[in-house]
Amino acid sequence: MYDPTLDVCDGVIAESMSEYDSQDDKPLVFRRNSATPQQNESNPEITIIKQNASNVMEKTLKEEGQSRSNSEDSDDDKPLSVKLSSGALNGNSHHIRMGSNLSCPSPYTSPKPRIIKGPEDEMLLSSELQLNAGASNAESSDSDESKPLASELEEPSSSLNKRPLIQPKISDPSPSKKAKLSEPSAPTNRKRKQPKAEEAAADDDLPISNRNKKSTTPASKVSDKKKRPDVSASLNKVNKQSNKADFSKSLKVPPGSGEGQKWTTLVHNGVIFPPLYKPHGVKMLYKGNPVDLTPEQEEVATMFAVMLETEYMTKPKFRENFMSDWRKILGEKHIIQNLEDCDFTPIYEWHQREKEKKKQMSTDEKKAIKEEKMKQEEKYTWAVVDGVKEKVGNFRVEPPGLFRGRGEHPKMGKLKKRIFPNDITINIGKDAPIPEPPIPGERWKEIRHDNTVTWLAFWNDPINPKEFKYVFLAASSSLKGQSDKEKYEKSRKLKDYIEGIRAAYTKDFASKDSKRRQIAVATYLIDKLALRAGNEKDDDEADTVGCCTLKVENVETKRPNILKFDFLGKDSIRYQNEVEVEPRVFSAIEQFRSGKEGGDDLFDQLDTSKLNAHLKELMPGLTAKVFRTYNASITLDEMLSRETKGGDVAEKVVVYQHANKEVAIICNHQRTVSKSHSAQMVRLNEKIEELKGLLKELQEDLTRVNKGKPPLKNSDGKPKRNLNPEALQRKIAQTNTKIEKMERDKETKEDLKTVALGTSKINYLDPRITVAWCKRHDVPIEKIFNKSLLAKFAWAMDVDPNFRF
DNA sequence: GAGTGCACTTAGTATTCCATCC
DNA sequence: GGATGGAATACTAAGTGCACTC
Repeated sequence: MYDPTLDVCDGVIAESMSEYDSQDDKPLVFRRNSATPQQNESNPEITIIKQNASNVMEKTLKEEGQSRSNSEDSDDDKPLSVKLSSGALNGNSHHIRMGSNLSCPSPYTSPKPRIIKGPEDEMLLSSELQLNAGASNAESSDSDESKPLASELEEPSSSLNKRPLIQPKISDPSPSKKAKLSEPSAPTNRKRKQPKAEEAAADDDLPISNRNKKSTTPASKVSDKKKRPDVSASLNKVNKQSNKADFSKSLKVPPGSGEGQKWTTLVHNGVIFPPLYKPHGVKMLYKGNPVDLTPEQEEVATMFAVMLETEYMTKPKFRENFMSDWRKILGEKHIIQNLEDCDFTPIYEWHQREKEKKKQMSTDEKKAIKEEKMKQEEKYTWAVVDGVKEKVGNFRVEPPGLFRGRGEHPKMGKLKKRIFPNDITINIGKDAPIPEPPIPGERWKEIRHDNTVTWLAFWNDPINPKEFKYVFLAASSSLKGQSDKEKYEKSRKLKDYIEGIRAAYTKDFASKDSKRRQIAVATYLIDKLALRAGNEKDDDEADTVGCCTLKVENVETKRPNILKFDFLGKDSIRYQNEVEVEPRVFSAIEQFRSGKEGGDDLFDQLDTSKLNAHLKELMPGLTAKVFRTYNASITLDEMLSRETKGGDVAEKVVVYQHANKEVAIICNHQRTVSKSHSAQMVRLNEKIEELKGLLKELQEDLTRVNKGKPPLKNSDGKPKRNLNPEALQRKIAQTNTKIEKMERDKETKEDLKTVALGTSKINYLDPRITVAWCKRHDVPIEKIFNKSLLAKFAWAMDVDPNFRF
């Protein structure tokens, strides 16, 4: 396993220290806010060009449910009367008034549920493409190497599945006009992973993890018995024909030709591995004496040593888990028996010196290293999907290290072992050359040719072997773009159902069926507070909750109708919020709490499956998470529309940032306050004071000059240049502008110190809202989206300027 | 209906890049 | 050309939800 002589793994220059850079955990500051406005949409006709290795096909799809005209918008413009408290941005908990203004004719007015016979309740089932089980092993793919890249597979068929649904508010276009591809609900009901089941059947019906030996054999045999053609060379054929424009950002293609099928041809070079460990030989101390460690023992000790300055060191669980795993490597009889007697400082100091050396390298040296690294990695950075070159997202296998779970994770500190090729399953086109494992003598665990999934490779998470780590295409790929677009289309569709849904759950607040009452209240909270669904969690995960898993102790009731939330959500981020709710919601919560202990489930008859099953009866494909996207996007749309008054580009950008911030607050997207925040504020204040001093001086000079006197001397006692009154006035104006800008910057900095704006921009805000707004208001899109977002949202760039969510 | 496997999205933090200032 | 700080990017943990089995 350890080869001290090797500091290059598949050409990557070993940077052993880079794997151990320290990370700090800092406490967070919390705040909440909420707003839930509504808006409507337009209906762009979408031109989709499908391109693969052999052809370019163009088809125009009328997007399902998109033929609604802007004139319909007005019907939806019914604000939910969500009152924000003034403490919103000061780290205070919030007091949000909800519901009381929502009586008729509000979104809570009684629904008129109807059975729909139109296409809304068509639940499309896709028949899965048959994968040739025989072809799924490497033998057959090997023999197929000479085949062209694009192989044709069977087209999927569809069938119907009907449910009673709440009628969407608008009348939908005729079923015949609907394109399956853009029907967001369709895939949700499809039969899943049939090819995989067949493949699994061919593979003994065993879980992947148990199929290791059996499945590894064929692939491994292949790489032994026959020398593969150079994958890179093969890809380069495509590459030569592809220039930058071939990257998917230029496409408007829905990838895959069927519901379950994601691609037809897939070619890639596999993954790149971190360099093998290079021992440094620096000895740590045990009871004050230097200790000899094997490279393997030293590697794990170094992982710990480089974290000495992090907060993990103060966590007993982290230390305990580390020691437990390290002891397995040290062996029972090793001199090191107790972590408290260990002194890792020599290794820590060595690491600091290495970091410093790296920092001190000249720009040219750094550049040369970077270029070399890029050269070595280049072939792993892209894949060819249906003849189109696409960026790969995470082509680097995760290096070994100590697990840095968030919050009070019971597994923090455990050793994340090194991943080797025989841990990795590769997914690749049947006719594509299988990449050679980059570590000599190693074989891939398994080769698959599953075109119903988008991953290129996966391995079992060493911390939780039941789970997987996947290698996917980058966010800019067509596959990701299509899926993103479908997500926003689905949440946009919720707008047509939301009134009925709100009316339905409002009615159920008083239902005699307690399960129904719990579903109603949970849906209300998810809708109004953008709470996450809250799946059940195992004991070996951090103790966090979402809506369905809220505990009694997480929601306090304050009469007459205030709910006080306090819990740890995803990533152990604290959610604190005080909300005024509908009296019936308040009563229901009081009832759910009664007779229970603090640690008991608030919604004891509910879980996410039951909740989502219920939501699907109201709208095809509706799940709890759709509400978050819907509320985020509609808030942005509404705020941009309401608050853009004109002014220059900078002022409009401020309007956008303000709306973005509101969404981030609604979604509780937080970040830690940067270490240098207070120092930066001090500096800003100093600069402002300095400018104010200058301003005062200039004003005095102006008064003197107006009286025909010379200006005051400067701080050195030397005479200043005698400026004319106009020049002085100009300087005064400039200084004033500078001060104003700095004051604004200071305010914004303070305001946003704990709010993460990026998360909502990347995941929740329909980019078409942004693009259309930019077009309507002559704001260059680059002012809002950086390079990555422009690539990720390439599919949204052609949106009609009149688009509304 | 509970439990689980699997595939994917969402999330915060660390690191790197790059512009600006001195 | 070094320091600084904000933006961009990389990394990987932690969620959601569907399909399937029992």
